Amino acid sequence: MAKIDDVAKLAGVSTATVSAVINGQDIVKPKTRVKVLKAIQKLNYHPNLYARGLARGRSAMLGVIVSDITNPFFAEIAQAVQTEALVRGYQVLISATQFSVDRLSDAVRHMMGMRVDGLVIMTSEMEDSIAQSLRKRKIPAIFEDVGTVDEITANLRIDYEGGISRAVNWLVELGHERILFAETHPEIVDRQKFLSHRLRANAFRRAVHPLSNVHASWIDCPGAAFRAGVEGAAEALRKHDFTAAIANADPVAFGLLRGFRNAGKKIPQDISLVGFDDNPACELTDPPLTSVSISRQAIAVSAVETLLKMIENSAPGCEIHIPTELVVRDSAARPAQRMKRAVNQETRRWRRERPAGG
Amino acid sequence: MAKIDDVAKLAGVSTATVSAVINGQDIVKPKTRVKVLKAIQKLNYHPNLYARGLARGRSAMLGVIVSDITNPFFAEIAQAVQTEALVRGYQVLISATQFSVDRLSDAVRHMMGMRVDGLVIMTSEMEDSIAQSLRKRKIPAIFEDVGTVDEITANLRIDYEGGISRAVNWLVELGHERILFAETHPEIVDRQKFLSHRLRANAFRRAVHPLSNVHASWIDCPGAAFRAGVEGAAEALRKHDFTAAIANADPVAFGLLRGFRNAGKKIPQDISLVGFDDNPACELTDPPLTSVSISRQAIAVSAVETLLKMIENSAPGCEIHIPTELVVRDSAARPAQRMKRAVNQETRRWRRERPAGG
DNA sequence: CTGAAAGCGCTAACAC
DNA sequence: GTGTTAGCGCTTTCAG
Repeated sequence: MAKIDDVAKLAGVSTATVSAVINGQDIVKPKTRVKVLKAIQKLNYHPNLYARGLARGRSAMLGVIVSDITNPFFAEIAQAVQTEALVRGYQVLISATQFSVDRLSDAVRHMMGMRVDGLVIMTSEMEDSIAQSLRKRKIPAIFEDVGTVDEITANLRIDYEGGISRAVNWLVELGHERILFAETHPEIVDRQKFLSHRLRANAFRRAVHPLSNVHASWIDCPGAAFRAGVEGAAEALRKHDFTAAIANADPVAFGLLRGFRNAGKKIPQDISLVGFDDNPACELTDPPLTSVSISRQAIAVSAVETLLKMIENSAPGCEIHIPTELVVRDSAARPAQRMKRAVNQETRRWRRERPAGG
Repeated sequence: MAKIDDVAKLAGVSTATVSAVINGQDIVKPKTRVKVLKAIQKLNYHPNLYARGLARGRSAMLGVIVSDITNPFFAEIAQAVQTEALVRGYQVLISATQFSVDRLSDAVRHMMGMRVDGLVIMTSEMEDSIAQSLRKRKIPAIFEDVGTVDEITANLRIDYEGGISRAVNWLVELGHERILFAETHPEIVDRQKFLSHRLRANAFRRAVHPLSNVHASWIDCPGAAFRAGVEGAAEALRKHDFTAAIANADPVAFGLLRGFRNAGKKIPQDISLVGFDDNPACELTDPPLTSVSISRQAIAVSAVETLLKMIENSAPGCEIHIPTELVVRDSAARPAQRMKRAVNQETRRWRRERPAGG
């Protein structure tokens, strides 16, 4: 495997010159440069980044750790972070933990070993020892909804409040007065509900509280979100009285949609539905799902910007405010006037049209 | 930043001993081991992987490059490869190119610089110079549907043939005699249609050919798949006569579903629909989409297995056969008896129910 | 502008 | 079992 010495020899120069050429330092005579470049080409030389990293003492690498890269929300963020970092001259290490604390810890260890300059960690699982390790090493890090912010850790603060309140207001404006909030949380993490989910629930509570004319109800849909949603729908219909529902995550909303429909409800005629996260699949359901969107682009861009400020200017960590917006599609509409009656009619008609096993 | 010398000093041993402990070599007295471990802990020591890589002369790393990690198909593969590789003691570098040849080339360069032991490349874009570079460096690589197989390159051969033929047979068994095949291909890659898409199209041709009683038709839906699908639906309805459609990728099928419905067709009563790839969103459409599934798990597992055989036993490359299967959901059914008539009735009824702007 | 040489932190012989 | 030491391939002063 060709090394820098070989290139230097072939080009008839010293390794320092080759190094200068490789690193684009503008201190090499054009003619020499060309010679070097040719030699590099000829030998198919690729600098050994281990040697470089060792010599330079830094990596120009950022790390991104997510629980599940299969989730489009995180995939989009990871991809955008990579793109953004590349532009700014950093490579990025991406790791998926699959909700395992051990894998999180391995990933962090690996990244510390790779001397990443900064880390963005968006996982549901977490452990104190890990955060402490980072802190000791003074590695700038960005978390999502963690709450603590200090010299070396920043926090993405997603505007759940605003998003949920916009969703609630939208429904209220449409004329809804009985609104259901459906919560899910992965079973894997039993230590506590996700902070982000708790924040969404609180946001709903707060949005609904001052509205004396709206009645709020809650259901809890633990476990795999889609399944939980379809089961939750039945439960909700049995226990609560509502004309609109907000889910704390799109997959639950997808499940509710299916569940309501299984029960003979029409969406949005009988029940309006709003999701959260603006999953790409929102476009694909029937009707397309109105959902609160969190800009992945904003997250990625501010994450790397902030990280780089912390790395390069040793700026302290801060709260990064991420806006949300309501993406209106077709799953919410004015509530039916005399609901009970209408529903029954619909149900009957639906039964006739689709005799069995829908 | 603590280094191995510091640990050695603190533990009162030599660096060689520390190294042995770190690398789990069973040649250290338990008592010394403990001392070393304590020192490591105390100093929050993490071995510098650049130094290690340099000294060892290898990385124990695999690289995965995909065009778009936002696509669940690739995300699942990347994640599964990472999981599988981790188990076998390899780290993995994941990179998304976003369909840019430059980014592909950068990613490969970076990975060669990191001295990855092997590479799995599943991108639509490709360039000869890149493959050549790999070949010169004798880096084992696995591609998808590239066709060439040699000492250092293996090829994932996905059984499109079988998948498509199962889809066709399924439709034929249901009683369909006029089947549409809808193709999409990203516009970004204008050099040639994706090989994988060409293979799917060929598979359809071959599956349909021997069936004298079935009439096949084709449409081309270039560009963003979903949009292309909804537009393609209108075109297809205008130009062709069919009771069932197979799409070469799920997003097109999603688009067709929407497009057919916009035109007043009911799925599956009026038109049966089958997709390809078994995108997670297939569950979410109404009706859920029947689709040909390619096992991501199979891809990931065989990819790393094969790669490791090539790396560790310098086995030659080979064709890796990846099975497909038809996942039957609700988007395909027996065709209506007198289609034209039935359709018109449906259309009218639909119009009455949904007066405007569905 | 170019060359010589001293590390960067770790591993792996090889001695003890 | 443990210590000594020569590299691994690159960067980067510092002379020239």
